[in-house]
Amino acid sequence: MSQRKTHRLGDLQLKIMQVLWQRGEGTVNDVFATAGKERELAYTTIATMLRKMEARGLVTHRTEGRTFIYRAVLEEHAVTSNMSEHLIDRFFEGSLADLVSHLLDTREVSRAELAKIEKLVAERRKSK
Amino acid sequence: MSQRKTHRLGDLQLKIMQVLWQRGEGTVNDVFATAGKERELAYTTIATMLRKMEARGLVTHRTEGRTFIYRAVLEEHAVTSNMSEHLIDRFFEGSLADLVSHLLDTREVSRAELAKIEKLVAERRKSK
DNA sequence: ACACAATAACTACCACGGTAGTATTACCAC
DNA sequence: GTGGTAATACTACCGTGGTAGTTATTGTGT
Repeated sequence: MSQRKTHRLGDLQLKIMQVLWQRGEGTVNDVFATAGKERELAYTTIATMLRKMEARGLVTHRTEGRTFIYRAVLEEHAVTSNMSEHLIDRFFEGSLADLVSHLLDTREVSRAELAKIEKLVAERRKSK
Repeated sequence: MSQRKTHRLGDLQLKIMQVLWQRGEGTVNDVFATAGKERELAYTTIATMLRKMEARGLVTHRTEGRTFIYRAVLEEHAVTSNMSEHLIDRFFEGSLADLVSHLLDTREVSRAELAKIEKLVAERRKSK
């Protein structure tokens, strides 16, 4: 009962997770090349973050030679769900419709996207 | 250019904001009665948090006698939007449709809610 | 006038995300 | 085998959310 904090992912941590999800696994260097460069972070920042994340159970590593190869422990899908649920619960009392309503009101939503959503919902209704 | 961090609201902070949004304004006691009791927090915890939040520009207060009456600075709607946008950007590359798709797949969504969403989207399409 | 209750201020911790410098280790090439 | 290089480990610091105790102030009722 301790992974109820799956959603506590900071921006950098998430960025790192996303790199790992995308490539399956990766060295500090790999992550740094993708997530670090654009933000102009130091190599050691990524390394430290990965170590901290491992301590928190977010990632693991195996060793190849003396190089650590990290891998995400959580599935992307699980984290995404958790964070989405968290938002929905905190702001919309659990109502997906309320969330959608809010976003339709405040966002620019293209016609194409509207159509896409409509289709998704229609399909969902059918298969129910 | 400093309120780009509107979304950095912790759970307690948000809870406090919600109390203030709901009642317009309130004393520490008011907030404590609503947000503190259920979580079994100390009165001073709420007071401290409110002071910190004022320092960060999230709330202000006026004085009545020797009692502080706090009021939210940010509008609920603005915070909700910010946090929603943040989520959408971080996980769905800005696509509302992708968010909806994910939630339809992973959540229990009642038939009534599906209908509601469909209606919302349809209306939106018309008014465009 | 005084004690009590309410209120706010001050101080103090802890956890943790984020950031990075410095130290150590070990391999590789010459 | 020695020097450079790449890797990890260690240490440190800041901000801030969260939590609360202790102290100071002041108003109120007797």
